[in-house]
Amino acid sequence: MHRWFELFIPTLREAPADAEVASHKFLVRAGYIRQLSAGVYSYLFLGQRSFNKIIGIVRQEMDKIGQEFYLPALHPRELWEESGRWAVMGDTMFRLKDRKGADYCLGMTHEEVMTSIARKELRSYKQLPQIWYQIQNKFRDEARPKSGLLRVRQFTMKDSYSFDIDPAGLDVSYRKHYDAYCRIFDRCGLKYMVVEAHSGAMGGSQSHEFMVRTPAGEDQIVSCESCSYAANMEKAASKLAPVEDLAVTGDGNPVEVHTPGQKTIEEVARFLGVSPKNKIKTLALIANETDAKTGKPKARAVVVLLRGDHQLNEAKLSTALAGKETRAMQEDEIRQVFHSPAGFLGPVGLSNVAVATNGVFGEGAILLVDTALEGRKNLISGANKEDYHLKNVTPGRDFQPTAYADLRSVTAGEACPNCGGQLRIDTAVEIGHIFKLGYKYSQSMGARVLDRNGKEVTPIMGSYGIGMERILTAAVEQNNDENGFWLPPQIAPFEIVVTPTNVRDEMLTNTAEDIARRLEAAGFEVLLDDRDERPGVKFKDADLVGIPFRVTVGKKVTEGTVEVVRRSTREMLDVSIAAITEYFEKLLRPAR
RNA sequence: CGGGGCGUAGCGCAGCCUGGUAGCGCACCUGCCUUGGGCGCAGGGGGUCGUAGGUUCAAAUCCUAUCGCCCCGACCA
Repeated sequence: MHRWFELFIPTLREAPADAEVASHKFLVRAGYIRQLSAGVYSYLFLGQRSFNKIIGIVRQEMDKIGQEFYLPALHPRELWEESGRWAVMGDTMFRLKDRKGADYCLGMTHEEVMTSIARKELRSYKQLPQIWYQIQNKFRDEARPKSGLLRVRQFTMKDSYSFDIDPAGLDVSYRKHYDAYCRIFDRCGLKYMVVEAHSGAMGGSQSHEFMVRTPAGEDQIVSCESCSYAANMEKAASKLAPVEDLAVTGDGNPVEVHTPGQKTIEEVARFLGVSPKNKIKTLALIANETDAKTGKPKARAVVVLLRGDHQLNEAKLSTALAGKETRAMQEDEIRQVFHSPAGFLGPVGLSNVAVATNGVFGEGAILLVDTALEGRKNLISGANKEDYHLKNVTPGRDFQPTAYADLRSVTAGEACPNCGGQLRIDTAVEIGHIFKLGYKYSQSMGARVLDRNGKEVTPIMGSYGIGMERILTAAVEQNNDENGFWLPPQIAPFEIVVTPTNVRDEMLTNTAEDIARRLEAAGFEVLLDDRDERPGVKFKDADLVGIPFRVTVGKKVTEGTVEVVRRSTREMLDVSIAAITEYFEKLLRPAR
């Protein structure tokens, strides 16, 4: 039996000063975790117990669809050079040398190791599909660890990888993961949502993120109030209300208007008495790309046009640019490249605009135009001339975009692309991510199998992750009040804490012992608070440490009853001592 | 990586400006007392003041460097 008196459960009355978010404060105060270094934590008794239960659930569900491996955390440099990621990962990768001076890194993820196994061992389509998973530490030297266990440098991830003979097979593996993840998070008692995620530059791949709404999160998710549509900001779309175009001025061709000193969208719109919706927002950027012939890095001008009241979404821009990174141009660069003063830049008359052929951009400046401007007329843009703007600007007629693309961020209140309902935006934490990888690793690392026809083909892969700590953290974020938190019984370190109000009273002690023993015999996880403390201390601790039910053994034992308190609601109920086991059977068994 | 803040006892903090050899609350130990919401009384233990250098008769305090941690931003398969 677990007796509090003998255990190490170092609860704190006060949270460490540097804890900001609820889960961080409470997990430290409740004695679950202690910090060792920035973004590196030790899990103490209660934390580890809860963690083990989470791992148990994940393992059970993953075993239904895949096979558990355990891969090294220490990887040789060569492996990561094969996939090209030794260079890409930069400072986020922990790197070290062995005694001979050879380079190693600590694994941030395990695509490379898994693929290295697959390519050695998988020979035939008959061996596919495979789903391999592991529960392992990951190391990422985050630029800024924060929020307790939410963003750390060493953490535990369940990561799995699927190998299929073709995209249809990948669809099946992907679906299996989707369903397994739902079962896992349901069993962990989390309120979560599944959102479409932006799938990067590889094209055609699919990705979903499993998110838990909480202000402590660092992602923004968009969801519909009326239907099931949900996506992260990098992917979310919306239907825009139609905008009335301005009436033609003069002969309908672009015409200059004098706008002395009016540089911002708001200034110009107010000055001309029009809505920012009828204005074109022109952004000048520099993209870094690699010269196709020489392989050397080179800069490329990118001009982005948005509706005046819209905001650029950098993830979408990156997708539109096939993953290239961009930065804003400096004023002198704008002058130099476009011969225009900053603040009066516009698309009409821009020289050397790239043309796209089959989605490939030719030479010159890339002119990307947000789809919200497609089909619009008589807009107002900069005239590329100090103190002048243009009226009557019509895309497609007065300038030719290199491409139209979805480039703007959705805002709350816009219409759902599926049903037209209202969209809302919430901050959330990502607890799981499933991703159709495609051929990236199997291709670059040379995994090949023979298909039915004896032809060599590259298996298609998927990769799927769950942040194990984040399940615990999200649960705490979702279930707390000023006194502490409560976990769903399935992931709580104990399901029931039995609290005799006075251990010097033999009747109370004996009754509490008896109840604890019977509950344990019935298969419940019970913590007996046998400390010689005042009741107040024990109640405060019980409220703090995340155990969902408390049995208070006090005065009422003379009447043959004890109190059962549900931590989440503070609901209190007198239950007969004789029937206590049955009471919890009814309460907790269905959840198992 | 840019901006800001903080390092003094296990936790939370004061002292620093104006240098004089370290203090408060909680926690901890002993005894008494108390037992339905962090109880009371008495006694007690515990600190290289992040580290290194400098200024000074004297440095937690002033100067320089450095390390660590936190926050905002950038970044985030």
